[in-house]
Amino acid sequence: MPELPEVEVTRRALEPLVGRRIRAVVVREPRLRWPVPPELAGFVGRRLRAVRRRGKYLLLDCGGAHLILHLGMSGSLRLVRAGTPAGPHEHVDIAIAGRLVLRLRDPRRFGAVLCTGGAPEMHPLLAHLGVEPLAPEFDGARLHALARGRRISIKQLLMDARRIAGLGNIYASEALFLAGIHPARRASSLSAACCARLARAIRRTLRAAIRAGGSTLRDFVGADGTTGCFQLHARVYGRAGEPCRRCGAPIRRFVQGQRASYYCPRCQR
DNA sequence: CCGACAACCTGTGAGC
DNA sequence: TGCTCACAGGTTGTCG
Repeated sequence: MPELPEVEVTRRALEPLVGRRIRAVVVREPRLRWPVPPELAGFVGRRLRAVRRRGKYLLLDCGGAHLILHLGMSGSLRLVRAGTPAGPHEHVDIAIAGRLVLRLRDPRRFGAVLCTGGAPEMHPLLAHLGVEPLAPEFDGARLHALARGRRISIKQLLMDARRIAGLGNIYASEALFLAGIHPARRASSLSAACCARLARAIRRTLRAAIRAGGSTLRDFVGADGTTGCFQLHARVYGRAGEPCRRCGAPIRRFVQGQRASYYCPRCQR
């Protein structure tokens, strides 16, 4: 379920580990989106300096060298106590001083665990990521500039990580509803005022989702993993046929760029 | 530049 | 109950 807010909530949950050393790395299944590199073993003994996020990537700064984590479609991280037996699809453990284990579970194995000795933003997967939607420089003007001259639909622009990093299918849909913009609208057709409204809607949607997930942070350590974290009161996503929460018209679903899109035909133009 | 499509995987829920 | 099918929150790469 991970889009930017879920990754950010996870990042915050890992912050208390900063300052501790990595005691061991266990890879039970290296076949993720890309093979888990054997160089991971070289992180044993390193101290965790910071936990950052770039788009949907988690960056564990180990003093120069970085671990790069991506949760893909179905990945999640949990902190468990050392000695906890691994369940199905729990592919990678990063054992931390203090009898804790950072455990990656990823049934579909679309996630990734990678590492780099250089600057993580230079890593090929991160080098071409676009603007952070929660960074101060992301505003209506920036969005308007990104959309100028683009013939693609606004929803596909929002989900293009090379332009805006971290927006996925759910939050793109929800933000477009909040801004009253039809997902199939040509990006270049949005006025500056429209872009300002949309940029605000994006930030508001992401912040609300982070807040909702953040309230369950306490459950992160030692939870059974099935706690309904990250619950979102979806206004359109996954609600085809159900009444719009604002006007009552039935929510519609259509396929756009291979992904399901949901919108209210009356509220979104 | 753009859209369409396939690929990587497994789990789940709907319908029969 | 058990089977089959459609579909799922991400990303990369190819083709026309």
